Parts: sequence; structure tokens; C-alpha cells
Amino acid sequence: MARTTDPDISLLRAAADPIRLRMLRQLSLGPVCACDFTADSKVSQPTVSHHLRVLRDAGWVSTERRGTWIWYSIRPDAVERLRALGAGLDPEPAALGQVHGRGVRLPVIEANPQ
Amino acid sequence: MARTTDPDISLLRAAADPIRLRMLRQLSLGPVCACDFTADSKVSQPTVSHHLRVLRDAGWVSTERRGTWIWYSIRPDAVERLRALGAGLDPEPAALGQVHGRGVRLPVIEANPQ
DNA sequence: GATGAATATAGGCGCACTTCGATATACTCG
DNA sequence: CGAGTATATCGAAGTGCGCCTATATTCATC
Repeated sequence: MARTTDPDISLLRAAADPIRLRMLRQLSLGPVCACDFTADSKVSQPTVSHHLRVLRDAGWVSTERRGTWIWYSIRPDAVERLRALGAGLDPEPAALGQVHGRGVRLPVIEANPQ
Repeated sequence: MARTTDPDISLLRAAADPIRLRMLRQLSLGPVCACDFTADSKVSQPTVSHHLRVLRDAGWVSTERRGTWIWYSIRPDAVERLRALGAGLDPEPAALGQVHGRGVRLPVIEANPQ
């Protein structure tokens, strides 16, 4: 299948990992130094670095260098994006019980509706 | 790594696929017959069936049989679970700018905090 | 510049996931 | 019961992801 570049999918995929979701929850309490993730996690330092990169590429976190250390912060706009994504899945009250399909063409859903 | 059985991870993983996210968005408009997913999607019928099963196993959808057809509906409690998960990632205002780590022990984050 | 610490990258291995065709199951209708 | 339709399961092929060790990069300090 074609490589997905959909930002919504990237956002969800990045969060859908035990280690990364844990990282995000820790980051929701405030910025964290990468070294502490390394000390905290059960996986190796390169693996921690890899996970942080995935979070960064997905837009979940931002980084700030202070000397040798690098501080990771959660990006509020990423949380907002997840919220909006969830809001888009909320069943329309007007559509409750209403049925789509079986001959009725499914509404076209674009990859990244705004 | 140990097989993840964390409901939060299952929920995110299930949604973190282009085909399944599209299905969920269509389902937010109302129940959909499995046959229409098959007609709509570019992948084969067994693949559609597989994706629907993943969504069901994760708790995203419920099913109702009507004759030969099976209708899939989005579960509002799943949407609520995603919302709560996102709310848990919202940066604590009291913790903004506050720093965790570098010697300070990271707060223990349980897999599925309630 | 050399040393040491923190972080990132490279390469490879193993397993899980997506997909398919083939086939099985469930239901309707004649 | 037999035929036809809808859906699910099976088993295999290809791909992607998470993990590791080894190594490179970046920065502070001497």
C-alpha cells in the first residue's frame, strides 16, 4: 500500500505505542530531558531516541537544546489536533438511527478534512 | 516486547490506519452495511472484513445482523474514551514551564490510568 | 585539540501487520 | 434441500515497525 503521509494517521500512529504514549503522558506534566527518558525506560538509549524522533516527526513534541541536554515538550496544537479528530468521529445526533449504505453511495470522506 | 493488551493502545492502533479511520468517519454519519464498505473500498472483501474486525475488537464499533447484511455502528463510548485519552495529554496549566527530569524522578505513569 | 557526556544515526534481526486468493459459514428464497 | 448472496476465516507473501549493537555527532570542559 502507498506510504501514508496523512498527518492524522501520523499523529495516531505515533501515539499508538505503549512507550510513546507513556512519554506523552509524562510530557503533559511539563518538559522532560531526553536523558530522563533514557533512565526511566526499559529500552536502550537509541530506542528512546528513535521513539522521540517519531513523536517529533508526527508533530507531537518540540525540542529545545540546553547545553548537552535536549528538552522535549508536548505541543498543545498536537493535543488540539487529536481533540478535533475525535470530535470529527462523534456520531452526528441528527444522523442517529439514520442509515447509510446498501445502495446509497457512501459519503466521500477525504483523508484530512478540515 | 510483550504483547500489548492495553485498551488505550488498542483504541489508538485501530484508528491509526487510513482505511479504518476512513471507515470510522463514515460511521460517524450513521450505521453502515458491511457490503457498502466492500463496494466503497479499494481493497478486497476479506481485507475489509479484517479491518472491521480490528475496529470491533478495539471497541470502536458494534454490529447488528439484519438478514444477510451486517450493520456496523460507531460506539459513542469509544469516542468518549478517545476524548478522555486526549484530555489526559493536555498540558497541565499549573505545570507549564515547570520542568521534570534531570535527576528528578519522572512521575510514574501507569498504562491505563483511570 | 583531546576527553567525556548526551543524543542521534546506521544497519540488521525478528516479529507483527496488511493484503490477497481460496474457502468456509450464515442467511434468504425458491 | 439447493442455489445464490453476504460475511468471516485460513494460510501465505510482502512489508513495516521495534529493538538491539556499534558508531557518529554535538556540546562542555580542560
